[in-house]
Formats: sequence, C-alpha cells, structure tokens
Amino acid sequence: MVTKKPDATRRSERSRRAILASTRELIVELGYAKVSIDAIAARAGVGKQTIYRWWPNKGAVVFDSVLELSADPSGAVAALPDTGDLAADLRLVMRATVAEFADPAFEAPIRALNTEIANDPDLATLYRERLAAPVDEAKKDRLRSAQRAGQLDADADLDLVLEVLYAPLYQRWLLRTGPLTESYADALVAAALKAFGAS
Amino acid sequence: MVTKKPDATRRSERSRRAILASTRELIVELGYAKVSIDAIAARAGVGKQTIYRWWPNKGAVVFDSVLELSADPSGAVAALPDTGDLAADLRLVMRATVAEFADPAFEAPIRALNTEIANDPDLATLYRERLAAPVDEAKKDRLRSAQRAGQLDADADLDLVLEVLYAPLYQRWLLRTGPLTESYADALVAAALKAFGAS
Amino acid sequence: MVTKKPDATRRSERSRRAILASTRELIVELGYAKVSIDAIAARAGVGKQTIYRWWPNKGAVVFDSVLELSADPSGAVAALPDTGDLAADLRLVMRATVAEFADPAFEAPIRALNTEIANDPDLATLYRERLAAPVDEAKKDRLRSAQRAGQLDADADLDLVLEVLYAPLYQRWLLRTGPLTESYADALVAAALKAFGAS
Amino acid sequence: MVTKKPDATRRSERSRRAILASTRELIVELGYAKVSIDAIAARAGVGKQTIYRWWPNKGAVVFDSVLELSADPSGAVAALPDTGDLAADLRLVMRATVAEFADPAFEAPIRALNTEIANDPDLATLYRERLAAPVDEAKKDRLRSAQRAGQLDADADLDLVLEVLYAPLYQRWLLRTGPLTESYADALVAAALKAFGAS
DNA sequence: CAGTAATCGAGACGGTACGTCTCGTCTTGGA
DNA sequence: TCCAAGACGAGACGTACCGTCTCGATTACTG
Repeated sequence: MVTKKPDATRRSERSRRAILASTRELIVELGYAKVSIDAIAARAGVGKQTIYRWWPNKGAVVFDSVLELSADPSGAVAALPDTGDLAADLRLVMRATVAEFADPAFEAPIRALNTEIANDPDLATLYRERLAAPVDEAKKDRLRSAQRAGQLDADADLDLVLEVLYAPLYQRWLLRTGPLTESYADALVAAALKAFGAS
Repeated sequence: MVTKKPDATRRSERSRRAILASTRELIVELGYAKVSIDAIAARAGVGKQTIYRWWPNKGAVVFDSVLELSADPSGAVAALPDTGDLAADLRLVMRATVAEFADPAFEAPIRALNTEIANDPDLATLYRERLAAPVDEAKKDRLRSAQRAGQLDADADLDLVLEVLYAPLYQRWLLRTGPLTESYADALVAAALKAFGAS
Repeated sequence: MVTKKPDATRRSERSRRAILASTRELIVELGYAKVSIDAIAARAGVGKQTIYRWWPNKGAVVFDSVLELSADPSGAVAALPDTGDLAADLRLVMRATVAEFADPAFEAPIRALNTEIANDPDLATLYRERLAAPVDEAKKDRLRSAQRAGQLDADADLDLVLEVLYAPLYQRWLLRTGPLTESYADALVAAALKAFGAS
Repeated sequence: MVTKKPDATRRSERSRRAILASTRELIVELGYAKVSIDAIAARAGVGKQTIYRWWPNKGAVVFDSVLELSADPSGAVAALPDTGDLAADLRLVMRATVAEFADPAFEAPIRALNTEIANDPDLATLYRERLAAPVDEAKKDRLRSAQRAGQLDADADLDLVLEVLYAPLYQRWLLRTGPLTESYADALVAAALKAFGAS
C-alpha cells in the first residue's frame, strides 16, 4: 500500500474501505481523468483531509484502490494450474486474462492504474514489487516446472518468455490496436512455445 | 491532424507551428501532467482562443505536436532496409527503436501521447490510422519480402509477428519493467524468428 | 457626433444607420451591459472594422446611437410652448418627460447613455454641448419670456431653476427612488414657481 | 450586505476586509470600469473563489465595499445638527456633501456605486433600504423639527423637500454639468426654503 | 471511568487552470 | 478600392479542483 502512517492504529477502517470503493466506482462511471478527490470524498462521505492524511495524491489512491481489487489481502498469489500440459495450462491462464480485460469493472480501473504507472516511476516500482513480481513469480514457477518436464528450453530467459506471451496482449488492450479473443491468446501461446519450446 | 475547421484557409501557419513546438518543449521540461493550455499559449505568444479554435482539448494538441515530431508531413514513410538478411535488418530497426526510447526529447512527448491514446479511443483510432498503420505497413513489406525469400513462414500472421517483436519492447519502456538494451532487442528478434521463421 | 474622420466623404451612410439602429435595439433587448461590439456588427451586417473605423469604443457608439434617437439631425431644437401661462406650459413639458422615461424604447438607451456619461468626462462634455445645451437654452428662452411677463423672478439663476425642476425627476428615474407620475411633475412645477416665481 | 451564506460562521473576516479594501483602492486607482475580479483577488491576496463564494458578481462587491465606506457598521446614523436655525443647519450639511463629492477617495467609489445602482434594480432597492432610507429619515427628522418650530410648511411633502435640496447637487456631480461650490449649496437651501418655508 | 489526544466529517481558504467571451487589431477574398 | 467576414493576441470571466487549514464532534487509548 502507498499509505503514510501518522498513527495507523487509530485509522478508521470504515473510511478506508469507503474511499477505495468510491474511487473504483467513480473510475468506472466517469473515467479516470474526471475523477477528483473532492468527488471521492463526497461519495465516500469522508472529509478531504482524511484522504490526504493517508495518501499523498490522487495517483496513490487510485493505485491502492486497484491493488485492493486485484490482490489477495494476505499478499498470497495463487499458483498456476499444472496439469503437465504446458500449452493447455497457458491457454487457460491467457484466456482468463482476455476475459478480465473485457470486463468494464476491471478494465477501467486497471487502465487508470496503467496511466498512473506510466507517468510516475515511483508508482511503477511499487507496482512491480507489490503486484507484478509475485504474479510473475507464480507464472515462472509454472515455466520452471515445464523446463524440468522438458517442455521448455532449459536456457530460456523466463522474463522474456513472459513478455513474449503477455506484452502483445497488453499492448492490444491498452492501445486498442486489435481485438482480444481467445484464439488470439491461443496464437500467442503457440508462438511462445515455438520460440522457447524444447527442441 | 485533429484540428477543427472554422475557416481553415485563414489559419495562421505561424501560430500553428509555435503552438506545437511550445507544446513539445513544455512536455520535455515539465512532464505531460504539468503542461497547461495557458502555458502553451504564453510560450507560443498566442491567445488561448487560437488554441481552442483549432483543437478541442489538451490531448488533441499534444497528439498533433507529437505527430508532427514523428511524421513526415507528406505522409510518406521510409521503407525498412532490405539487405536480404532478415535477422540483421530487424536487429538494426529494433536497436534504433531502443535508441529513440532512450532520448528524453522523444521519450517524454511519446509517453504523453501514449497516455492520451490509452484514455481516448478516438485518438487511438486516429493514431492507428495516421501514424501506426503506415509504419506497420512498411514493416510488413519487409516481412513479406522475407516470406518470398523463404526466411519467414509463408503462413505467418504478420500483425502477430510485429506484436511479438515490438510489444515486449513497448511494455518494458512504458511500464519501466526492465532495461532497454541492444541485446534485448536482439533477443526479441531471435525469439520472433524462431517462432515464425521458415521451418 | 463622436466619430473620427479618416475620410468622411467615403463613409457609407447605410452602414452608419444600421450600426446605430442595431445598437439601440440591442440595448433595449439585452440591457446596456450585455451589448457587445461583435453583436452590433453582426446585427448590422457590418464588419467590426467598420465600427472601429468611425468610433473609438463602445461608449461612443452608444452615445451617438442615443443622440440620434433624441436629436433632430439639423441640430435644431423645438421651442417650448408659450401660452403665456408658465405653470401650465411647464407642467406640459415635464409631463412629457415623465412619459418618455416610462417608455422602455427610450428608457433603456438613455439609461445606457447616462452610464457612459457618468464615467467618461469627455463624453459628458460632448453631451452637454451637443444635446443638453441646446435643449436647456430652449427651456431658458421660455423662462426668460416668463421673466419678461413678470411670472418669474427677474434675478433668478435660470440654470438653477431648471435644475430644481428637472433634477428631482432625473434622480427618481435614474435611481428608481420613487414613482414618476404626472402629479409628481406638477408638484415640482409648483415648488419651482414658489421658489422662483415673481414675488 | 449583499453576501450569500454558504456557512457564514466559518467566514474569514480577514479576507472579507481585504477584498472590500482592495476594491475601493482599485476603483480610486483605475476607475470603476477597469476594476476586475482578478485584480481584486490578487491585491487582496485571496482566491477568486473566495470572492464568488460570498458575492454574486462585481457589482455586489463594489456595492458592499462602498457601503462599508459610508455606513456605520452598527447601522446607526448620526442625527443632523439642530441649532434651531434650519437654514444654517441645512447649509452646513449640504456644504459637507459638496466637500465629500470633491474628495477623490469618496468620489470614485460612490460614482461606481451609482453606476451599479442605475443598472441593477435589485441593488437599487438594497441601497435604498440599507443606506439611503436611514440617512433620509435622519434628515426628515430635522425637517419635522423645523415644521414644529414653524420654520417649514406643515403640509410639505418631506421627500419632495429633500429631493429639491439634494437632487440638483447630485445631478451636477454625476453628470458634471456644473461646478459644486458652497455658494451653490447655499443657493439650493435658499430655493428650498422659499418653496417650502412657512408662509 | 474520566481525561486527553488523535481522527473524523465538513467545508473555507489561497491558488492554478480550465474553456468561454469580448476587446480592438490585422488579414483576406469577393464585389 | 472597399468592406464583410473572421482570425488573431490579449486578458477577464465564472467554475472546478488542488492540497492546506481550521473547526467542533466523535472515538478510543491512558492514567
């Protein structure tokens, strides 16, 4: 989380949740650019100072509100399925990502988050550490399992593999440069396995 | 361009150029978020109304200012080198992209442009049509040449090939998730050719 | 008139009349404060430059437009009635003034004119010379006739007499401090004659 | 006062005084027409919203600023002198008015106030109730005392008496139609007493 | 269980920027 | 050659938010 800590024990959990929920709602309703701190405070039934006491700026509030949407509060990340069939497992996971990007309740806040990250290197670091790294690690665990099973090149740079898999999907979504379909997800899996699959 | 047309023939070319140049300068100096229409007008020695007469909002001005940076006014796009060695040619082009992303005078405005595009579907369409499509077509011309030369799978989806090549680079740059080096560019070329190279 | 004189011979009488008429119409329709040069030009079917060529600013246009409303173009001023009965003649004239102030088509432009005059000493002088002085002189002619007839104190300061007669009427109208009725006009005539009537 | 009331208890007295003082200063320095809300806010060291929060428009600010100049905050109005000599007392008071009109620090703001009042019936009503009525009542008290003393016609319409006394002075000042001197004040007193003095 | 200290909702504050409107000047193209 | 049409630089308008600040009024630890 991005919150500062004046005396965190006294903090009102009620207000915290109301602020983050209102933020997500407003992002979906108005779009990221038109969300204001004033509007968040009003919707959450909270004084503006209560927001500024715990977050330094709008970006941080948006960041946390989206983080809460995606993350398990314990910080734990679910492992990827491992049926032994790498291609099938990746197709499953990538198709789930496609579905997520199609849901406006996820789409709008995540787009907002990406806007923040793209323009604020500090948030980018935070995002990488708190959210991306654990998820990527889970994915890489599955890839390592595939390497041991001889389904993936043992020398493959796993970060690169993930990028070849996910970056095209991400780019299409963010810039709306093409349709996001299940067959597109499948094609990416096929390409990645061709590039990095055990010979 | 994004300009509206009250009476485009009377338009002052002098003001137009001053506005777009000032916009680019301010993006580099202050960062996209802190650029204001007031500041652009003041720097350009122009009334605010002259900006609002021709562009609907800040996003459109930024869009055009960056477009002018990248685009040949005639709309022509340089063809990619074609030495006969696909891998070498792609490495050259991708390394050039890496270099561009490292130059602050390009980096900042292009980041601003991407922020606009990600949050405005209309600008995204415009961007695709005016800037991305011609460039992509030039790249695909080179790939088709490689297909004819038997260096690339004749059935390959060329859009997918371009995405596998460029999207990882773009993602690393936009989200700052990793270093952009020449060897990274080379690795992407290698992966793509492995995935789509003629068998 | 307030007009400048670049080459008054070339001046388009048609435009001049359209401008002044449009000005009066707009004052009545919108109130003085909301009348703009742009609106006058548009209504008159005239370029803005044609206005600025002949008048220095909005005040001057308003001034001339109201002047034309009140003044005989020849500069001649009708003499006051002289029936030999000063009180009756004055009552007639003052009642006519009351009626004029009650007519919105006169009221609004004259109020605009007074606003201009109150805030611009130069226009005040011009107003005094071009419009007020001749009218006052006609009124004083009638008073002199009354002095000769022994109906008015021979030593009376005629400017003061006119002020005692008209200023209360003017003040009530301008500041809306009281109703403007015929009996009020009559009361003013009675008071003035008591103050200045031949003893 | 003309102020609106969002939460008048929290209102900053410091800002209120700074705004009204700055307004008066700017009127004297620049003249009414050239005073802008921006300039008032800047001079007062105040945000524009603080002005718009409490006053609906420039006229209301000017109105209040001049009101504060003239009015005792308690609303009390000094009684006129009553030496028993009506003519002498009136001359004293009218000469004081002449002096006030000659002082630029009073002249400019009061002229601005009159411009507002002449063009806004609502402000005119407010002016009459808050400022003019109490002062007029004080003057009429003195006139009633004179009636009891047999120095003024017992039937005289006191409003009319005041108008005959003051309106000529006001008109000369507002339209600059003549010099404002002590002898002019004296002449008005003489005329009024001749018209309404006890026979 | 009272005292007290921090957080809370509320909202005014000094500011910055917005997008619109009007001013008075300058430019262009058709009559 | 004139002039309507209208773009231009300038700058004020009134609004929306920013992030800070003061208010009482809870609220929850501490003595």
